[in-house]
Amino acid sequence: MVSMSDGSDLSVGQAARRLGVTVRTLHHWDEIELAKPSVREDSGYRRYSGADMERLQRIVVYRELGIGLEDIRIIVDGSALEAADVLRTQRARLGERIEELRRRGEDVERMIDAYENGLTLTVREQVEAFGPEWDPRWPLQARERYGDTGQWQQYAERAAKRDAADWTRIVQTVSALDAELAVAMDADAEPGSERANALVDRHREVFSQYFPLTRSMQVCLGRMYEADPAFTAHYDGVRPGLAAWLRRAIDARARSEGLDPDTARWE
Amino acid sequence: MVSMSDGSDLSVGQAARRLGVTVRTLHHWDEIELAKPSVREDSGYRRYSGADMERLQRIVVYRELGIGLEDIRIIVDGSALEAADVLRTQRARLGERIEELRRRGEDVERMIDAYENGLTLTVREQVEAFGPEWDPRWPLQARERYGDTGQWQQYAERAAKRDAADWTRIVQTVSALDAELAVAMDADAEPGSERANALVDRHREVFSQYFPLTRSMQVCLGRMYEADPAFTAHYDGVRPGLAAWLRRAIDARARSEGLDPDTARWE
DNA sequence: ACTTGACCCTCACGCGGCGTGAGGGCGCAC
DNA sequence: GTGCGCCCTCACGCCGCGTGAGGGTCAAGT
Repeated sequence: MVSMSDGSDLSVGQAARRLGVTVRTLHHWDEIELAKPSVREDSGYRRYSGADMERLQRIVVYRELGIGLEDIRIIVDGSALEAADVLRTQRARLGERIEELRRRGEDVERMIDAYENGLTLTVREQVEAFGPEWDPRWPLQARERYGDTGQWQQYAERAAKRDAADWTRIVQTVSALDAELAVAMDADAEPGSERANALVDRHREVFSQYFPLTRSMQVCLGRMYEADPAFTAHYDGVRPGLAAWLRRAIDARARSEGLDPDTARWE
Repeated sequence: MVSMSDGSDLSVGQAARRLGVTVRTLHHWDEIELAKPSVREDSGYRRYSGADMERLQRIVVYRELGIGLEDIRIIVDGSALEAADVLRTQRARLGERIEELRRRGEDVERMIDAYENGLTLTVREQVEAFGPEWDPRWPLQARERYGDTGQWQQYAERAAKRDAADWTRIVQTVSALDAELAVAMDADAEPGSERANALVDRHREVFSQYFPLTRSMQVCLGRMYEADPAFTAHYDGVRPGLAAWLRRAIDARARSEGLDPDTARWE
């Protein structure tokens, strides 16, 4: 026998189990008049008839398609043509939603990449942006050292949005600054002089492309330029003695702003 | 200049415009202590500083990744490691969600197919299931005639879930019934006899695989078998005179249930 | 007749992330 | 002073129920 008239109506619990929904759900559908039991006993108990169950089953099917209850009401109460309309609308909505989530997923992926690898570029793109002496292991080493700091995080957030062209532009500003620093040192500009101070400020601006750099953080960075062989090598590669000169210039600028460079902290 | 210290703090409206969010959103983030303005004027007006704007900008970025506000709080207040964890979780969630929507989209597509074409099978599958004399235009003709009825809708809802194997099984039950009907008529079973009545009941069950068929609807169907050349051809193809015999059998069964077949309506 | 335990009932708040008023103050220009 | 555009604080609404609280009902067992 199919499911014609089994004679016995069902309680909410039984109906819910058969439909694979919760009792609360049936209560809700009753409340909003989407599907009421055809009988209420004197005790107030709901009794769902075979016809009720058919309606409920249809509702369950459409709900599984992700259709809202008001639209389901249109489908089960309205004409087949209205129903088809709702379905087509739902198809369109799903398509858009999927596309949106897909794009969002790519963005998340890029962000994770930035967190984990420091860059979202392929090695080929990196070499193109940073020049032939670029070592692709560099960003990973940076992450090992600083990966758990807030600055790395802010760096990653920005890196996630940058493509090869953006990086090329940044590299240009950085090397332009390096060159200007070298020229100033060559011209015996004194740390603390107007020219040196202006360059220190530009250094802070340029570096802030990576992450927000306060003055006291800049002072610490100056120390590192002198203390860390990798940094020293970079600046002294531009011009011997530049790392030390820049450190002194940064210290002088800090003092001119009322900051004691000897007590500066990374924050 | 970058965005260091522009001197002037912003009002909610200005901040909202720069961030591309609504004022209400900033109010909300203030309420839940996700991002409070660092200054409140005596008038109660909010003033967002440069540092506030940086925090807000970060929040906006993560919000665009679809991350919940509580998780964003973890990201912007917690360590980079916690942030990376949240991002990976979000990546996983997005993947699942996309997969879910994709499957749901396929189901909607199948349902639309069923509404519009009556079947979700390829023509090849249709011929395999329904036999070589099957005409693929048949379901479309059916939709033209009945496509705006509730029965077509219920038929479509069921058809959407059926694959080739399901249809093969249904065809078997239908032709098995046809054969039994023919045998009964051959044996001169009288309409109204126990044997004929049982077969009429089976006919209703078998037919209910398409859509719920009440007794009065069955009576109307019996009329059509006799009146519609296509139906007549089918049953008389099984055995000449079978269409008429079946109609009489259905009428007799209806009378035995207290139904007047002459006033039966399609409902 | 009473108890037990599984079921059933009706409120009513909570969730997430704001949208959308209502009702009223602030600030600047005419 | 008055008009206009900004700002403020409530507070309800959305969507589809989940999750209690507090209490009745029913069939079986003692």
